[in-house]
This record gives sequence, structure tokens and C-alpha cells, in this order.
Amino acid sequence: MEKKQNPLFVGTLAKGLRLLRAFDESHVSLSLAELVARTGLEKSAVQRMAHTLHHEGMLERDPGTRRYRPSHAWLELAYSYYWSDPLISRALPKLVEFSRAYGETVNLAQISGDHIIYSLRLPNQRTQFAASIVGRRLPALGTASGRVMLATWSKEEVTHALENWPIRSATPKTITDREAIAQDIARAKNDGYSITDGQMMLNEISLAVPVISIDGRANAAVQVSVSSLTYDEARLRGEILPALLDTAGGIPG
Amino acid sequence: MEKKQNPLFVGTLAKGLRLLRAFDESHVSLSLAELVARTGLEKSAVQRMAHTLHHEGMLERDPGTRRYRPSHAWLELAYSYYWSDPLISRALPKLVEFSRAYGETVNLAQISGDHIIYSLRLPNQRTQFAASIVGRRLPALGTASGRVMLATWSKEEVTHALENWPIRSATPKTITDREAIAQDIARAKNDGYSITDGQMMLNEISLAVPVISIDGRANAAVQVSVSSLTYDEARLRGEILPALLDTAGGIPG
DNA sequence: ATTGAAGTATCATTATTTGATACTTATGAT
DNA sequence: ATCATAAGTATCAAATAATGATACTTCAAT
Repeated sequence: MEKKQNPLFVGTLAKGLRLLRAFDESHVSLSLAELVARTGLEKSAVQRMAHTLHHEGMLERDPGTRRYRPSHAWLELAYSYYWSDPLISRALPKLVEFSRAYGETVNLAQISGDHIIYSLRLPNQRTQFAASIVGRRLPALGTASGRVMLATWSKEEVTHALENWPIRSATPKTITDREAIAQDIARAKNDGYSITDGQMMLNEISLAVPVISIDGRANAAVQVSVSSLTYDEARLRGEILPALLDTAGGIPG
Repeated sequence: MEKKQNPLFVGTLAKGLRLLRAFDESHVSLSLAELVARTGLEKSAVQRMAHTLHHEGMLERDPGTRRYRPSHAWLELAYSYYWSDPLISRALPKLVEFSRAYGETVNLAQISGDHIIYSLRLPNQRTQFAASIVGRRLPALGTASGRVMLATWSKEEVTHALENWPIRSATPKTITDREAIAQDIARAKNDGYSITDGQMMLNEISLAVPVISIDGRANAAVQVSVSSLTYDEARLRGEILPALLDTAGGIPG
């Protein structure tokens, strides 16, 4: 590792973690050589780390192809996470209730640095895979959830976010103009919700309302995605928004 | 670490992983001293590992209490897992379909050593928290899912499992007699499904059917939990079983 | 059959982890 | 409030354990 800042920093452990993070949606299994390429570590180091991670049950290994894959232990970690985050258990029953009542996809999003992360997802039949599974991260500024959270933050924090947080263009309709996003956040502050259209995916309209804590600040949002082919914004506002506000407002804390 | 088997084994990495595994449903946050107690490592080692894990974003740290917690990265790992396991994307739409149609809790369980692990869960309003979140592990012999998978395995494998796999008594009704479990597996082999009553929790009836792969073997099961206060076994067999068989049978693979 | 790449094994070198200890900050009892 | 004790943090000399170069073996493709 280049330079170690602190004598408490254990480079070997950090290297091992890099192997875990080498896996993602477009790298579902990796060979030794691919791990070398993706982590930038020495072949010998990768050999040792992969061996150890496999031995410890953190990596599955196909004896035929010799490729490594995430193991069930990765789900167990998610299980521990769920217990550790008190918001999850408070939000889950409310989301289930909403999901059953309206039959639309509903998610809990939390701020995570300059991204949002979906920590609970209740899909419906039309939801596609990527939008059905927890742990997905998206740039906060590009999402209704991120914007509606920012709408509850201080002016300084919002300015900082608008100037520094990343924007990724995912569709032709993605708004990359930071001034336009600033206006959208101001609108969300006024309205108490945020709607985006086709920002992350075409034909997808997203409605988010904040989960506000005692101090008035939101670090989480409840969000509904619908198809623009069956909904327009007005209908979303009329039919879904009131219930979604109830849902978010009903989350204790 | 006691004894190193292989020169490829990196003890430092294994130690770091022990910190991650120290968290579970009854240990949602841990202080340095508690980490020392739970991992059995030296205080200095824990200090270094915790520092590094925090630095790398794998542990959250409350500056006030100085306690460590799982971070969002644990959910990101689950996200990568989901993409890596091809069964997940095949099963999910079928489970959603079932869940919407019947309104009952439905899960995908997979074998994981001598336990089953729930890798997809679609809760309903009545489902309690522990039964709503993925990554939960249960001793395979004590679950309908585990038994119905074993029913598709070879005689030798079943014998080995019955002799060696763990049994944990969770309720007064938990069957701890291995001969009785053997009979239940034989019944499942005959019926193509398994029903358990109050094995993991009182007033919970569980119905599982196997997800059979091309070779006739099941490493996964689709499972429904209902309350014994609203269902009896006969009604479960009559109303739910046919649809559940369709669901499992409809999973490609 | 041949060749190059990928995966595996070995080992001397030394950088890195180690763990004891001292120091500082919190906590709880009196 | 004060003290006592535990928890958390910092430091450093010692040597263990990780390193990475290299050689060997297996695999895959032509």
C-alpha cells in the first residue's frame, strides 16, 4: 500500500477488503488474474488473500473454473446490519403496509456519504431486478430521495453538496445542471416531496418524501417508483403522495 | 492465531474478519472492550483492526460512545451477492407474483452447509422482524425448507446429515429426535413438500417445496409461513400448496 | 502436439504486525 | 465533587508474518 498514515492502520486487512469490493453487478465472479487486475495488488498477495477469504468462508470457489464468488456470508452481514440500524425495524412495517395497499414498488433510502443507498425494497411484479435488491447506491443529487433529504438540511450543507457531490448521467433526461438541481431541492423544501422523471431510468417516475427525525433533519426517505406509461405526475400526487406522507410520517423516531 | 496450516493463510486478514462476525442480532454495536471479549483477540490487535475497518468504511463509529456498528458497506456486499447468485434473479419474480396473489409471507431458502439461509423474503403485515430480513440462518434439519431439500438428496447424504447436522430446540414443540426427522424427510420425499408446525416459533406453520435443478436435486426451497391461528395444515395444503408448487416449478433452471 | 497464459508452490528478505506498557479520557460509586 | 477503576489511545522495540520474485504445474487454445 502506498503510504500508511497511522501506525494503527493494518495494510494487510485493507488489502483483503479490496478483494471483497472487487465484486459488483458486472463482476459476479472473478478469477485470480481478474482479481489482480481489479485490485491492483500483486499476484502473490491476491493469491494469499483469496485463499484466506475462501478458507474463512467469505468467498466461494468453483473447483472447476477456479473462479471466486461472493458467499452466503455476505448475506449474513446484511442480516447483522439490519439489526444494527434502528430505522430499519421502525420503517419496515410501514413500508409493508403501503406496499400491500397500493401494490407499487416502495423503498427506504438512506444517505450514505454523497450517495443514497436503498436499505429496504418491496418490489412488485413490474419491478426489474436492479430495483428489487437492497444495497444499491446511486448519486444522491440525481435521485428524488437524495433531493428531498437535502431539502431538510442547512443552507451550508446543501451548498456544499451542490458544489461537490457527484452527478452521473444515466439517461438522456438526466439533469446535470447543478443550478437546476438546486431549484428542485428548493421546490422539495417547499412541497415536502420530490418527484423526478426518467433520471435514473427512462419511463420511471420517482416520488420521495423525507423521514424526518426529531431535530427536523432527514437522513432517510421513503420512495415510490412507478412507470410513466401508467402514471403521470398529477396522478402520482393525487393518489400516492398522501399515503406516502402517512407512511413516512408514521415511522417513529 | 493458533496454528497456521498453509503458508498462504494470512492470519491478519482472518482476524479482521472476526471483528465483522462479532456483530449479530444481539450484538448490534460493540465497544472496543466488547470486541476484545467476543473475538478473543488481543486488545492491541482489536484496536488496530477496528481502526482499519473504520478507515475502510466497513465499520461505523459513534464519536460519542465510541462504539462500532456495521456500515452501509455491509448492504453493498449483499447487493453484490445478489448479482452473483443466478438463482436469485430467476426466483425473485416468481416469489413476488406469489406474494401479491396470496398476501402471505414467502421466502427463498438455500442450503448453506448444515444450515439454511433465507436469501429472499417477501414479508406481509403480520410478519415479524426476524422473519422479514434476509441472511437469517437456521439449522437445516429443524426447518421445512431443509427437510424438503434433503428429500431430494442421496440416501448417503441424508444419513450423514441426520447423524451429524445440528439440531437446536427453539420451542417446546421442536422435534429433537433424529429418527422422527428421518421419517419427516421420507414423507417429504413422497409428498413433494414438507410442513412443520411450531418448530422455530410457536403458532407458526411452515410449508416448503423444493426448487429442483436439472439433476433432480434441490439446493433451494420456496417456503411460506402462516399463523396457526388462521390456518390449519389442511387449509394450507388445499389453498397454498398448489400455488407454491407452481411458484417453485416456475423457477427456471 | 505445442505454446502461452493462468494458477500454484517455495523461500529468503525485511517490512509489518505484534503485544506489552504507559498514558489519557470516561464512568460510576461514595 | 472526588476518587477509583475501567475503557480507550498512543508508542515502540522485537521478531513474526507478510512480501514478491521466481520456478513449477496445469490448463486452454491453436
